Amino acid sequence: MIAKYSRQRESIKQYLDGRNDHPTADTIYTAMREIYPNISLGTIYRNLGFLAERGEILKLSCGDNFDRFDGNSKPHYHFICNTCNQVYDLKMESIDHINIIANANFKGNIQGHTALFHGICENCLNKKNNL
Amino acid sequence: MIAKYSRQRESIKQYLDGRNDHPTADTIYTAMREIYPNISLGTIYRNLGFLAERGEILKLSCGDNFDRFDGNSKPHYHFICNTCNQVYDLKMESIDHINIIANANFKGNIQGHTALFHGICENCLNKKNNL
DNA sequence: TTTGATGCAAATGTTTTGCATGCAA
DNA sequence: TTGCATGCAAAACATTTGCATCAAA
Repeated sequence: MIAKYSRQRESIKQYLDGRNDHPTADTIYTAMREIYPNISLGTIYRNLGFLAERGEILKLSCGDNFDRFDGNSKPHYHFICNTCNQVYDLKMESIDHINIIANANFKGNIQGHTALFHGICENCLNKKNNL
Repeated sequence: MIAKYSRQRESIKQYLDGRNDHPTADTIYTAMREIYPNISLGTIYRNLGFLAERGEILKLSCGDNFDRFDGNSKPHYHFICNTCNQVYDLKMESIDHINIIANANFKGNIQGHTALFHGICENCLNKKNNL
């Protein structure tokens, strides 16, 4: 199946590339409706799935009940704030050595990992201190 | 709100304590129906939520579209097989130092993390090699 | 008795899918 | 023209919730 150009898909890609929060499908849908008033959720989901499958975007499971999407497809780590539930990218050194630690007592073959950090974000820390 | 005893809840707890796979709510429901033919999914979910809230069991998000539950409530790591999607417990040294690495360039406060390893499990490796 | 727990069914919220039509190549 | 992509609506799915009834304390 050869991909065919579509303005909608292009806009979704650009929208994700232009931000570093991690919007849900519904947020993306709302944003896209301002450009294409008749765009459907089906189109949103189809394109997000398509882009994620091609590795152009990342699909994140953050333990919420919904997926989030990340325009930065390079492997990296995420942080979710316990207070506001906002998801942030983390800039950090590689921790790939944890694969070796995990494999030490394991009889299968560990190829990779995902990790999600949690705590309190800068914004929420500040709010707390200014009370 | 003071908890009141219920046979159903007790059975769910025991069922989870007796296994180290990580069943979904639906799997637990099916198993419980053999003991209580009229038990409802609502009761399953209510009790799983209750037990997870009390910290007696763990609720896992493995990137599937459904939750899994773990009778082992002590913090530990999981592995999901790329091939059969089975989830295993990992016995491994602490990797809590990754919180410090993650916090190095982060202005918020990192309190913890979850990590999920993936690759090929022993069973699937063996199947592959015996072809 | 009081109040939390249950079974049942309906509702919710997210994501997927079928189908006729539209549009890229 | 061909066939992938779209919009629309319905369906699928896991999970939650309202309510009358049941049972623990």
